[in-house]
Amino acid sequence: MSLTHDTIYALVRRIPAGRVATYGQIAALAGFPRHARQVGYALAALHDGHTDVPWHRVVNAGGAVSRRADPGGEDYQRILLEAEGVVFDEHGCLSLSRFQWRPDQYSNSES
DNA sequence: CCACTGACGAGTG
DNA sequence: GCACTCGCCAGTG
Repeated sequence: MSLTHDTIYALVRRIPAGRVATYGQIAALAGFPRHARQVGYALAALHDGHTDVPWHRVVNAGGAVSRRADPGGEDYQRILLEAEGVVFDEHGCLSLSRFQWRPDQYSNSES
């Protein structure tokens, strides 16, 4: 079993709009808690516009948007998230405590 | 098949 | 709060 791009994309697609997940979280959900990098590399290979993967819902552990290969992509990601209701603070980060996706949150109505 | 290439995370000083 | 180290592995040419 390996942490393939396909596995990563499948998990990213499960992130609901208005919620975000961290690279490490995706890796952990896939069963590879220390493979955060693989997640980033997988998303880097996406090339937005050619996939149905909501890559913009994936942020780093600090709740900030990571650098992309394409300059300006960071702003693009932020715009997409804000359009989904995610709010960024003055540091350019978002509140993971409020916007981080939690799979368990779905089985239990909790706000 | 080998070498190079990357959207990270947590810890230490 | 910043600079650095180590751990991690699938694509692509």
